[in-house]
Amino acid sequence: MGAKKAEAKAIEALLADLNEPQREAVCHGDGPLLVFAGAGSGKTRALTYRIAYLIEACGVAPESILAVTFTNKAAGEMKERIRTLIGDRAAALWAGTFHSMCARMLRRHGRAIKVEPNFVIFDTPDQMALIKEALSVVDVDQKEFKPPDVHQRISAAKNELIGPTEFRRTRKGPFDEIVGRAYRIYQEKLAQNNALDFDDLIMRAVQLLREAPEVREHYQDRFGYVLVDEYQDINFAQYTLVKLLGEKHRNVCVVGDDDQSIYGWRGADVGIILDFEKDYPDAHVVKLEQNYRSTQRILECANEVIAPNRGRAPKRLWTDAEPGESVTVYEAVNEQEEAYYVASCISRAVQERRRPYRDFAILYRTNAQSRVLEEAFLTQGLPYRIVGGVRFYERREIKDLIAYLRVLLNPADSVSLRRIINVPTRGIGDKTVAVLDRLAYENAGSLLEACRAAQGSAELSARAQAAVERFERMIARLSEQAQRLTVTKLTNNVLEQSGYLEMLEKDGTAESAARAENLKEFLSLTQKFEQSHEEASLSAFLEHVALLSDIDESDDSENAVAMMTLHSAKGLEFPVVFMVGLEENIFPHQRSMRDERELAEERRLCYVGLTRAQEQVTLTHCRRRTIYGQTQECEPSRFLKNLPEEHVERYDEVSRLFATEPKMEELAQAPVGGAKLDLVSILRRARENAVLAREREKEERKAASTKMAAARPGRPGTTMSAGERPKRRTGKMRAASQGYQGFRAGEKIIHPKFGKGIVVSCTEAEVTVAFPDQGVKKLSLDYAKLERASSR
DNA sequence: GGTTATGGATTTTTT
DNA sequence: ATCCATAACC
Repeated sequence: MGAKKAEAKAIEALLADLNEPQREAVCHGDGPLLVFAGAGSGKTRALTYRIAYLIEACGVAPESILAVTFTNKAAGEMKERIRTLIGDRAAALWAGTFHSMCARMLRRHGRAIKVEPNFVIFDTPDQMALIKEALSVVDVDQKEFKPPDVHQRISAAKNELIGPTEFRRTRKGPFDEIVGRAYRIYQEKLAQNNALDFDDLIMRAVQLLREAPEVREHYQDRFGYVLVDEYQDINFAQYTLVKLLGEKHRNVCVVGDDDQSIYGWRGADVGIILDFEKDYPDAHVVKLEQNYRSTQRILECANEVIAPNRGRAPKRLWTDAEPGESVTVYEAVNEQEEAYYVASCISRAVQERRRPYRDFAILYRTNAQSRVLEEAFLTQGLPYRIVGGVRFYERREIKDLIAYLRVLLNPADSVSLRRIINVPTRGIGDKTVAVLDRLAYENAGSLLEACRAAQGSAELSARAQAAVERFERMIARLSEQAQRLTVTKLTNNVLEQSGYLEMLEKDGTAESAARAENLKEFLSLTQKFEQSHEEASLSAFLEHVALLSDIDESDDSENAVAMMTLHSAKGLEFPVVFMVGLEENIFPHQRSMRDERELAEERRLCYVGLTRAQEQVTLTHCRRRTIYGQTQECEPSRFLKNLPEEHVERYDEVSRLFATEPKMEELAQAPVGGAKLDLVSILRRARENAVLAREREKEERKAASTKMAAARPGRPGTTMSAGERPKRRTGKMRAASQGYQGFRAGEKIIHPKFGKGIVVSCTEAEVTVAFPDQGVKKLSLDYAKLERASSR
């Protein structure tokens, strides 16, 4: 009786959360649907609510819905949000990345196109190793034909579904001639290793659907509804895949924003989203233009920055929120001073406005720019975290360990075998490996088989033979264990029996200790995996690892300022955003200067950066900057010229001071008592006065303008509207102060091995410490025996 | 077989 | 300036 009523009520409640265009997208029934979702317009909300609506209101079975994203993070978030909407029924829908979906299809049905179900997935370094091998077969100079360049060409070809044969037929020119030959050999080598690279996953999945009619039918029938997120990032191969899957029911819903297309350089084609209506003339088009994230002024700036681009789908972000503060443009003397300025602004805001550090993000165009910022933060003792950068699974020790595990699962994986055959060193040098390689080639077998064949053969010295035999026996022993032990136990045994841990321990350097720590971390990962997965087999684990990018996904509950590239910032939001290095040749980047299309992409990148901010934006640029050891005069970025003056406040007093008083700079750089006197310390007083004056001015103005407004709860500058809520408030609540188990940012400590260091940040479980000689390390509070250095 | 010197390049990143 | 790869060394 009440069940129907309750359900109707639930649906009503669902729709009440939405604005008009969102509701239009969510309630659209059958047929193709294109949703242009501007930045901060509640895109994920529309997508997840639509899925919930299809299931709840339209009675669509969850298992007939396919939702595809590009990253694991996005897929995870989507699943989680749908689960909160409809509960455990969400588990039945297919929600995943393009790559995981393809891997799944290929494992199940790949046999039809001669893909073994137990294939391994080669990541970038594996791929590079194979490319190098292929190039040495082609016998060309690898300085002229650089592996990354060749790989890039092959990858681009795969993204366009062009195989080696077609490549050689259609691509002419001296470079592509070589690439074509390398491509063929590269594919052969992948097959020998029973491996697919990332691009193969998509390309072969398309091939599977094209060439195996019964498989195509199966999936076309199954997926009554196909939804794709971030459609502006799609490449031709992925597009073809989506088209094939959706061909039967034509219930294809794509969501994206052409203005946020920033991955053209890796094959994404904005044209695809813009041409959606060409493929589906009957497509319903919805535009989400109301923004729930930023203040009016920030949106005005973003709108003006993106406006000059041609060929956009017309749209303009708007908001109900208040105008908010002006966008600040600050001219710094050089990059050190720029960093110092940003650090001081944040430090001041934390103290005076009681904002936590985690409210701030600093965005830059290139990774190299982070260093100066880090130095400024370290000297000022401010906590920060770098988002992106070196990934956990790319660290050498982790790759080594994974290589061991891969060999145990897939004895044909010669790339992994070569990686570990002499790690730790066990007397199997390049010469021995070369002989083994030849044996493998002659017998058309794997490298591991060659290790067996080498026994008793006259090809190797007795010593080499003994070493190879010992190695082969160890692998055989571990392989046997792999059959019956859990992944964690097996991993433990690998570390012990291979001598890997022993090698690190013997080394005794701080770096080795850090590596050992990382391996421990890996063990906690295998445990977590076993707890959370039904089928915790070695192969399931390795697939999990291969398709997962950031195992140690930076913990955004950590109270620290986030630093990252503009690319990494996509999809995130922060109350306060600093974008640094807004100079010609930096942003837009020098390499994009020649090409109109690339310049348009840089502009979109700037738009993405601006639209990350909820309340405040500061853009900085330098008068001078040292690049590659060369100091240059820098021109402000063209993007700064597009900002509407009425929403901008420009500050360049400090740098003007230096322009008018050149002696001051000379003085600043003159050596004093053998050491260079810090420019920054000279500047400090001048700028602090300027900043103080400015803050005072701002406060006064705000006091005047808000006098009549009624006191309202919540932070100034944002409006919480029903549609969208800031994501980051929901995380674990932590004490607002930074000191957890005693350590706070800036504190000086002593580590038994690494010596003196400065605490960068500290959470409940671990503390990040910068050591002058060893770099920045994360230490577990349980293990690390840290002592306070008596500072005075 | 492991370690140090030289040369060359040096956007962005996911899977 | 600095990082990485390869090449010449011990």
